[in-house]
Amino acid sequence: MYIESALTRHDVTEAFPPHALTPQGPAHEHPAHPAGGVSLQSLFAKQPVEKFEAGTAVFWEGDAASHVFEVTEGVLRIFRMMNDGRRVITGFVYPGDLLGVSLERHYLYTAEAVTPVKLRRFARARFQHEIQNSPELRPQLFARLCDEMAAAQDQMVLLARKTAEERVASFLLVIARRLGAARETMPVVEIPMTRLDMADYLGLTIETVSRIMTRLTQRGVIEPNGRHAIFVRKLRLLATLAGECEEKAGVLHEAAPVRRAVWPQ
Amino acid sequence: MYIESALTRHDVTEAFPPHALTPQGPAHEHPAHPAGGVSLQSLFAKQPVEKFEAGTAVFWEGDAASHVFEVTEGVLRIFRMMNDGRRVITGFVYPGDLLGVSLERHYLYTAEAVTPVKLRRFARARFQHEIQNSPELRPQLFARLCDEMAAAQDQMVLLARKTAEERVASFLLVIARRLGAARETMPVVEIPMTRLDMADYLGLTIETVSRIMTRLTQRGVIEPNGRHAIFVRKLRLLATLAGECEEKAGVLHEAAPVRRAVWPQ
DNA sequence: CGGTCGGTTGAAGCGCATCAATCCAAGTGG
DNA sequence: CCACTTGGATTGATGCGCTTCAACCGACCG
Repeated sequence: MYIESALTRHDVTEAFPPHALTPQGPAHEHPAHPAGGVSLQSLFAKQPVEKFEAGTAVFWEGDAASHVFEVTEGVLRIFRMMNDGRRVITGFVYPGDLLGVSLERHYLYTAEAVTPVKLRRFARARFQHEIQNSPELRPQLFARLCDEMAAAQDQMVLLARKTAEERVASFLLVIARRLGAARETMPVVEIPMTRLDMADYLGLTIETVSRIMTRLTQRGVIEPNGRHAIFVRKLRLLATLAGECEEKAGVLHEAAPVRRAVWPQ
Repeated sequence: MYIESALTRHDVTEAFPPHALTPQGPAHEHPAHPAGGVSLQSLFAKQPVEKFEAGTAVFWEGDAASHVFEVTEGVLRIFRMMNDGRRVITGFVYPGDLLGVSLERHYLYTAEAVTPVKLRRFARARFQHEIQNSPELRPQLFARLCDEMAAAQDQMVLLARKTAEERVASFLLVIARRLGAARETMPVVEIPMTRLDMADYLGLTIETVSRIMTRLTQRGVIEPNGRHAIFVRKLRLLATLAGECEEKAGVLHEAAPVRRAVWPQ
């Protein structure tokens, strides 16, 4: 159990045409730096693009942490394993996100392509150099770290105290918001990862995830559209089921905060 | 339920004489900056010290995030609440730690004194200013954030996949290491927080925490020394019970990594 | 066609939560 | 000094939510 096998390339490319997982529009957008200056994106722009097939690892937990990556297309899972094979996915990485930023000598987690992935890399030393010499890039990197920290705290709340239904609802809500489906009244939410991925991310089993998904379907909250996409039919109800705090429990677009890299410059 | 009442001052001060919760020796030491330069500690050193009694809040989730703090004495709990009162403690803050560093306008969590606490504060704008003008301080702050991120991931693993016993064992192990009890063959581990705090940190109930503690006692792994301290009798076994990965499963002093603020400078 | 893989569904079991009683240490007031 | 209170912690009995085990389905593939 807990053996994750690769999706076949065919399977994935069919389910996720390139446009779905490429940064575009206001969805999951990292702040373009004001005043047309340098951005983290533009820093990586000159590096050659590398491709990874679905199911392959970009690096492994314990590898020497030699590079920093920027994802330009596709989705990855970040996970750690316990001795006996228990797996915990600590996050998913989307286009525009950075990967491998840390102080340790070795990567603390494995990064594996969920879908076909395209990314660019920097040698760590060079990335350091670029960052430390750019008063424009530093606050951007800092902002990314803070966002990641906030997400980690949300996840801790989810794992520590939420029920299975609340966990699944929270997850669906987050990816609905991330994919920027806000503009549509009946948002289609792409779910690139497998049920096992969801389970290992939510601290549940595949069976429980599956049961909750069918229950949400039966209640008309969501409507499946193939294995890897759903329509969200009752967004407000979904938010309620997610057990969110009031201030967050608005509709989709309210949840996309205006993230500004205000400091330290 | 989940109502946290304050410890009386007497209760706490008796259980935790000042020396126990003040930074000293190699325990839980943040890196003094090399070459005798400026450190985050020294930055705060000129600020006046403020005292908070056990059980009082330094700030609340949702407050305008106006200040950044450095703890000089005592322990705090950092937590978030769900609508219905479920509480999740996302971390404990020890002397030498920073508090309230984030990009949001409002604090994302409440910070409450577990024991009597002494701390210094900076207005956020001024802290920003100091950081952005100091190529010595920036990497130190960055290092703190990375450490915090790593700790958050450990916690996610704990909450997502560990059993109750593994959670409690992990917790005891971490605070044993933090308090730097390595030098003693029979380390005394101070546990300033209540069982409820432990439960809300570990995603369990007080009853379960209590049961596990007595079970560990019966097996001779630990030996209680009052309510807020234990002797660790079988450290290796405790590490095994914690379900750690091999590379971490050494003795105490192996677990205190040499943290160097290597980048970005 | 059988084989594989991801997913769904059902039945049974278990680990932790819940509910409740009791204990203990310390504080309080007569 | 002693009854009484209070809050944290422990311990036991019971219940439930999720896991575990197992069967089965449908899509895809060699």
